Parts: sequence; C-alpha cells; structure tokens
Amino acid sequence: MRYDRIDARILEIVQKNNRLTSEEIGELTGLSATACQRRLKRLRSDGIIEADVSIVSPKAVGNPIQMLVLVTLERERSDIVDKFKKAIKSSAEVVNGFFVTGDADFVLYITSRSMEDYEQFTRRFFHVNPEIKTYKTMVILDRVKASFAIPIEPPAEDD
Amino acid sequence: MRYDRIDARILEIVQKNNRLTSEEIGELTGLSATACQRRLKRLRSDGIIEADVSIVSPKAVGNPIQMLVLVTLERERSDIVDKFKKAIKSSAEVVNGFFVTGDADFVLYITSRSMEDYEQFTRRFFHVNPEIKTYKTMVILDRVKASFAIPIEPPAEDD
DNA sequence: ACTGAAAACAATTGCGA
DNA sequence: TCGCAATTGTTTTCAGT
Repeated sequence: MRYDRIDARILEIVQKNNRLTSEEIGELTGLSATACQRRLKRLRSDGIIEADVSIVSPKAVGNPIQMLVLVTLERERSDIVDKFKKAIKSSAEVVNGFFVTGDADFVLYITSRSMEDYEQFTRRFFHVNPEIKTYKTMVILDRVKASFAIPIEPPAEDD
Repeated sequence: MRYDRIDARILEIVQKNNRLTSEEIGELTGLSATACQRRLKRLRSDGIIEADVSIVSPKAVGNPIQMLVLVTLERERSDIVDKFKKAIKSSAEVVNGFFVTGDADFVLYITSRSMEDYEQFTRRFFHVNPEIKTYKTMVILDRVKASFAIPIEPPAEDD
C-alpha cells in the first residue's frame, strides 16, 4: 500500500473528477494513458481509492435542510455505544456519523426535507434510543467548503 | 430541475458507484443503456449530480488523524464571518467547513498526519485568524457511517 | 421519450524495452 | 514500469417506433 509522486498527482485529479479519460489524466501527469490506467487500477484494488461516487445535491433531491447534531449518551459503556452505532447505520436520514472524543460522543450529519421532518425524525430517533442524554442541533447555513478531496502527503522516497 | 422515479433510482445507484456501465445501470432500472445515459447526462447538466469523484482513504495517504472542530468567533459581524470563510477555503487541511447556527459558528472537518501536525496547524490557523474566540476539537475515533449518499425524496408525481 | 444498430471512443491486454 | 499496438468493451449518435 504505497504510492509515489505520480500516484499522488493522479489522486489529486480524480478526487476532483473521476470521469476524465486516462488520456486526459495522462496529459496532466506526463504519462501515457495506459500507465495512468494501470495505476488507477492498482490504487483502487489497494483501497487507496475507497470508492467512486456521484455527489448528489441534497437540495435538488428534496433535502434542503442539513444539520450537524452533537449527541451525548447517558454512559459510555461499550454495549450502549455499539447499539447506538447500529442505530446510526440503519437510519437513512443520518448520512454521516462519527464517534468522537471531547464535547460530545457522536456527531451526526443529517439531511432533511424540512424542519418539521427533522423534528419528527428526532422524536423517533431519540425515542428509539433512550440512552441519549442530550443532543444539540446546529443547522447548516452555508457549506463554505464541501470538498471531498483529502490532502495528500508527499509520498515516501525510496530511490 | 425535476426528476422522476427512475432518475431517483439512477441517483441511488451512482451515489454508491459511478463507474458502473450504462448497461449495468440499465439492468438495475429496467431501461436501455442509451436511456440511462441520456438521463445521467441530464442529471449532470442540471446540477442534480454536482460532481463525480473518487473517494480517497485519508489513512492511506498519510492523514490518519481526523477531527471535527467547533469554532466560535468573537463577533458575528458579516465582514468577520466572510474573512473567516476565506480562511477556510484557502486552508488545505480543512476538508469541509460549515457555517452553522447554534453552539458554534463554524464546524470544520480536518485531516492531519499526526496530533503534532494538528497542533501546529491550529497555532498557525488561529494566529492568522485572531477573530476566533474559542475552538473545541473532537477527534474522530470511528467513522461509523461515512456515506456520500443523500437520501432521495420520492419525486413529485405529475402524471 | 424510448429502443436498437452502427460509429466513435476509451479501457484493457500482450509484448518488447 | 513504461509505451505502443491490437483487442475488447463502452458510450454516443442516428434512425425508427
């Protein structure tokens, strides 16, 4: 699971747009299309590229409201935590769920059709999960930066 | 900017994997490859599909540490807020930045090579942005759900 | 707006370097 | 690991329903 400088360049490119042809990527990297393709294949099979997805506009598909929710559980017992993780996974509204240190136990990224829908969701969700002590909702007013591009460290040099 | 039930189905599919062939999508939707392709083209040009990207593993590219940071500014004056938005945009470490209501003014999603690197980053970042009153770091222990799939509302029916 | 066939284009594989 | 050339497969265009 190793990558060189050219792989890093390819990753930077496809993180922004994975529909470029290998030829185009080749031009941007100074490699032939074939070589780029082979590298991409390796990056995918090695799991450096985790997935290739279309990003859908939440607004365009009827979920204009987005929230970040800080959830604190009653207790941090591992069975309770695990149960809550399952609840996150099985909840369609929760797009992202993070288990974190600090001010909260979990942070959830949720999309919703309306504030009313969100309120209903919380009622259900928090009723089904009585181990939740508190939650704090932060409504997203602006996605200032909504990149999916992870910064890539310069690769190790073993010349 | 409208979509029907089949478009919704296509969106669900490509949100998970945008490298399927039109043929494969056709089989999953009961349409011909050609029809799927036309729909995808429209979904892209209409902006319902915002982007097509490869998801890179932060861990695999040397950024194993991920954080969510709640930032509160000294004051919510619009020029200060705008200045901070610019700082977010121009900072490579900040992958995502949200302007929010509630307990904080901004939530940042940051990746880093190490806690030391993160500490250095905060020093720089908060030095350059003196309008920051407080910030609270939550280190991500587990990405319980790291989907990029927005739930899609059943489309409006105008038969 | 859809399908199906043909043409254009891109990805993959094999080979020599 | 690379590039080139040949093959395979995918996408796009076009005509017809």
